Amino acid sequence: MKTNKMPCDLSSCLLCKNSLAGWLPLIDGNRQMLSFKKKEVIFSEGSQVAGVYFVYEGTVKIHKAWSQQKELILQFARKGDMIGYRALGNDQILPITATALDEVTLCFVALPFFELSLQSNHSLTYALMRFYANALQEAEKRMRNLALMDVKGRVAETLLMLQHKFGADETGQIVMNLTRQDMAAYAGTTYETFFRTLNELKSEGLIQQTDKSLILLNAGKLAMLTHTDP
Amino acid sequence: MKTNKMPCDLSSCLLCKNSLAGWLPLIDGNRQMLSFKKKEVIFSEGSQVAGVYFVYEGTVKIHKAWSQQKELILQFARKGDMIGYRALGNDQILPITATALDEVTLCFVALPFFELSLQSNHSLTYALMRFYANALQEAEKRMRNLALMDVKGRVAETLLMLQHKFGADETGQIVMNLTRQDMAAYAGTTYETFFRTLNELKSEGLIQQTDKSLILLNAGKLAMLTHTDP
DNA sequence: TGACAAATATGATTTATATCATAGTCAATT
DNA sequence: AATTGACTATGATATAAATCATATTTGTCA
Repeated sequence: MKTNKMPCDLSSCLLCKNSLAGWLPLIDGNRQMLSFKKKEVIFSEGSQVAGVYFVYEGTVKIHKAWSQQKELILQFARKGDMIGYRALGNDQILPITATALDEVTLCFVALPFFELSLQSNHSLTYALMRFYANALQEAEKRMRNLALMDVKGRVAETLLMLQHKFGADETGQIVMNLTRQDMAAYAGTTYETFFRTLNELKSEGLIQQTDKSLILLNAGKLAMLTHTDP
Repeated sequence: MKTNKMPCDLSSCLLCKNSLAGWLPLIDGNRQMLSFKKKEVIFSEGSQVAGVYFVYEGTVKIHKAWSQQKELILQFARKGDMIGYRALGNDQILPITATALDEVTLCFVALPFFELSLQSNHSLTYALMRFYANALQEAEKRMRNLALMDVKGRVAETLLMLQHKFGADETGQIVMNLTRQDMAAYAGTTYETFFRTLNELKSEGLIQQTDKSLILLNAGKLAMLTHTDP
């Protein structure tokens, strides 16, 4: 981890967007830019909460471990996304780990100042409340998927999420640099099964993969797989 | 569904506890007591949000369906619990169904008044934000459990949750009237597997069941099952 | 009080998915 | 240029858990 100066324009994160204009200079004085190298752990499950972070550059995975070597990835965070917010519950212990997937730059805001911001900006508290409400909906949808949907549906859901999150270039390739292992850990399955399912989808003409690239040829049919099992 | 008058004392729910004293008369004027019979649906997935509800009496299950006949139960709600809050996200469509498991009495607050309450009571918004943060932590923990923990661990987790939620009487019996089917749907498994796992736990001396009753003989060992798989 | 539906109980069978094993490929580092 | 380690690829095998099948018991209401 390295501290550096390269401030953002105070306009893209949840904190800045929902604070009063007069509050921005205070934010500016209370933030800190941090850099992390690929594979570096930003914070880890079980440790004390220090504050919240906003991703300025790079990709971060938010994950939860289980009995050595097994993990479920909850979220891939990118520019503009907030992380560390999961710890603002009753106990101040982080329930998740955040790991940099490439070179990552974060804007860090310590908890005391963040709490002060909540007290001083009602609309920030309201926005955060709505933010959590959406996150909860999403989490519970995924809960149901993990419990009841088959792997193929979860893989399809994962691919659609990736395309939505990372976007596609002119040729249709999803612009990302994740390993199959990480995609599998998001879908809640093993690398091998994820791999086989990709092959299956390829043979059905729903996706295309040459080398590292991944192209969704038929997002509609993929979406259908996420609705009801056949 | 039936409307009736039997007001609570305006003190036990999240809304009342976190609103200014002067706001309580307004709450009183904007609430409505509703009764539901066993198995009656209170609100269902896909419909428009009407407002939030506070359970005054009885037990409600909050569940999400999947391809006919399959469901995951997200929560059992009891006296004092709020339900319907999951819909306060960006789209105003309910992502879950709520069904009465016995005779249920609810206090209903329509959305416009609830939003007004949030605007008028900063501490209510803050409390709701924290409430969501906790719910999200819990949901993501269960996500990981559903994805990576084996059935035995999830059954143990379910039993501990039930004891915590419903309490036990002098003889140690958990005071509830749920079907095995509903417990299984909370654990994210089928009735048969849930039943077999109960037998297994019984033969290991961790629980005891005579007829309908369920007694946890060794909560410590049950909790160990929820930590790491053996 | 009897009848019918719902819930419980259990064995047998199937299946989806994880695990194991092994090899090939690529990218980084010495 | 060579070596290492991470990632990808794929077949073979094992297994946890779902599904199917069928009694039995219990509760409900007509």
